[in-house]
Amino acid sequence: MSLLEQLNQQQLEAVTCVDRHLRIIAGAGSGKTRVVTTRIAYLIEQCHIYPNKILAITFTNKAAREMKERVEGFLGDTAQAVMISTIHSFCVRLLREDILVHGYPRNFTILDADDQRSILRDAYKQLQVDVKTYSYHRVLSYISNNKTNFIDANSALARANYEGERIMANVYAFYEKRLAEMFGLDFDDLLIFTYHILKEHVEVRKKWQRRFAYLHVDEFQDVDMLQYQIIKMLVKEDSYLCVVGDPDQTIYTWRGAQVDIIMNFEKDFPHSHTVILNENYRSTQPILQASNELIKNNRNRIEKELFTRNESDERIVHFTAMDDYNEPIWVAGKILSLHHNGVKYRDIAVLYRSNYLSRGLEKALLDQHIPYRIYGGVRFYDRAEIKDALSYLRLLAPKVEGDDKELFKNLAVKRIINLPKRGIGAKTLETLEQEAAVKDTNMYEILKQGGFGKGKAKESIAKFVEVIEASRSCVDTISIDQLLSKVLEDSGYMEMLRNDAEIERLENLKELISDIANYVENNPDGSLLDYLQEISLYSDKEDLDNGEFVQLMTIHAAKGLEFDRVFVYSLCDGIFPNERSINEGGQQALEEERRLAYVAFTRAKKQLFLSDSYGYSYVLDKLKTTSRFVKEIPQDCLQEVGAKPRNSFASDVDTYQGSGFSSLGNTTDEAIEHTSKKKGKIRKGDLVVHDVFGEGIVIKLEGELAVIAFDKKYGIRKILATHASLHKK
DNA sequence: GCTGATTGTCTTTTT
DNA sequence: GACAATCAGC
Repeated sequence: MSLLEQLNQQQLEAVTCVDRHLRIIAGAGSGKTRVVTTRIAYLIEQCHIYPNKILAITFTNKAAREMKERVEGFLGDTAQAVMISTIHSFCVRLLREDILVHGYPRNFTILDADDQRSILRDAYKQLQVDVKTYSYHRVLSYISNNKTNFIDANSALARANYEGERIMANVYAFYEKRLAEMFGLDFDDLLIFTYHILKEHVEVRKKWQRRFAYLHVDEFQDVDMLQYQIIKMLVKEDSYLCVVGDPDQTIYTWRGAQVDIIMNFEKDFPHSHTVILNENYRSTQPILQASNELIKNNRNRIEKELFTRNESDERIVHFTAMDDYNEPIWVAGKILSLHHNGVKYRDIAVLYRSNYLSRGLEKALLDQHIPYRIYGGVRFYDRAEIKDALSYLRLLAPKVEGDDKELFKNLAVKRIINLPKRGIGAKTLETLEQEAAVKDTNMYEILKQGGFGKGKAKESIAKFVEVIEASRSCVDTISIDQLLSKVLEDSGYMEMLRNDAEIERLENLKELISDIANYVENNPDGSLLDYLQEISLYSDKEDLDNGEFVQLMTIHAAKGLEFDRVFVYSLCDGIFPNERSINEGGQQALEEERRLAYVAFTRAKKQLFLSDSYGYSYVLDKLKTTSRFVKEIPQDCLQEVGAKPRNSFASDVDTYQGSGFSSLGNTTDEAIEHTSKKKGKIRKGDLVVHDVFGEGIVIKLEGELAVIAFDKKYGIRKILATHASLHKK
């Protein structure tokens, strides 16, 4: 019984508890993936459960893949039949099979963030909404919040309290109408549709219930109500649900995650059993102690203390750089010296709170020739050239029964009709869209009928249609990768990139094409449609992480992963904990930020490095100080290295307003003229030199005053942009 | 009517 | 540093 040999008492209990619903509270690094994968193997090998009767829901595609690999390690090919996927992928699978009962065709389109914005753009135009007041981000989250709480556009409008809300409700209505017309589903819809189908169609629900005898849900602390309802409907009287989670690692409440669900599990599943795993096998004593002490500062929390037997006298290293230029340089230097001492790049990860922070890091790593790979950020399938290419493919997709109008093609047409430039601008596009609406068909159909557009546009449209149609006639005769090559070549898209020497984009397209070739090989029966459906859930290519790269990612993306050496970067108050988040969510948000820090720290197995920097932050619009999360770590776990501020009034400086200079100097046009002619007008972001204060950076312009961040001694000052003592560098 | 250059605004976290 | 709005020029 080698399967169970390596397990401790609690793990064994969790693996072998197969006759009841089960809740596993698994602290960070307590071997929860091992427990779940072993349990699946145990069910199949010892309890003779058919592999296809087992379902495991994970949080990310990455986690799903990893779990699958580990189950394969136990079972070999048998593992193929176990269904391991994210909840979204699972829903897509269900919908492909059963969405017909909901009146939608099986080839429904899944919309990504870009598509959503494209629809909002239309809505704003028609409803005359101002983007500046209603950012896409804000309205999309408004829509998402309503949708996941089952508030439709009408109800949202009815309950709107002020003008702004009414406007957003109207955009919401437009958005929903547009989606329905094109049989498009956004990420929320995947869950919502699944929920409705399972709830309202008993025969479908029964069918899916019968499929699974054992269900597992990982990262259960981050499940939201909608997901929970779906999961509950999949459990029948004689099947068993096993959930695994850690309330201290709840980091998705902003997306609707509810910790109550895992806390109150036994209310919904009265005869369930609970196992607590609190021995940490991952981190060393100092890392774990620091994490324990940190998370204790959360008031809203169930007491739980992890312990480890991994003794180590290696402390957590904390470095404070003088400014954000030197911080990544320190990180890069540290990585280099680790590498010289035999540490593999792939065993090092740099984690940060927000995607934009990777920029500074990237530069420093490039300078040091350290290979790295960023997860998240601008992901592979989010890249413009990839989406352009896929839009071409979408136009080639054959018609499917149940979707005569193929309005989803409008999105593709809008994206690529003028890529490469064909002299087709906004005006032409607008008339085209109107005509398509009048004729009740998609925009490409109008183009295909011929004769659309005037002058130059008319010709290039005809040529465009010709290219598309030529490729379309090959859909059944050549493979998908060949098809894409052909259409990109014929359309002039490739040529456009070559002319602009867009090496990287060309590389990416090559990669996409070889990826598709791979898909074709693995799915000989897969049609173009199948392929397009398949990839819409993937945001990133996930096959390269075995390479020799330092791994860069947000902490959210690092959830569930572990690394030998972990850097947590830019631990500055305001950046992490994130200021916006706290402003919006108060104490609760702060506690979520702290849980996020807890997740970050507990990713480290052997060594943990924390860094931050002083100096001015554009994002925060103030001088930075070390994050409170660093201060919450006991001193004896920490080893401080690097700069201390030269004086202690740094925090006073950021409120410094007056300069005494504002009334000096003249404000005539001549003076401005003088500056602008000789050295160019002073602009935001410029590096300047002041006769007295030395070097500084222009933070912003307030009329004729320039707000400039000088060295710490002088802090932030407002100085007349045209003042004689000020020079652009 | 289309294109390209310039300015301004805003950057939390994800399937 | 990405993206949208704006404007001048073709």
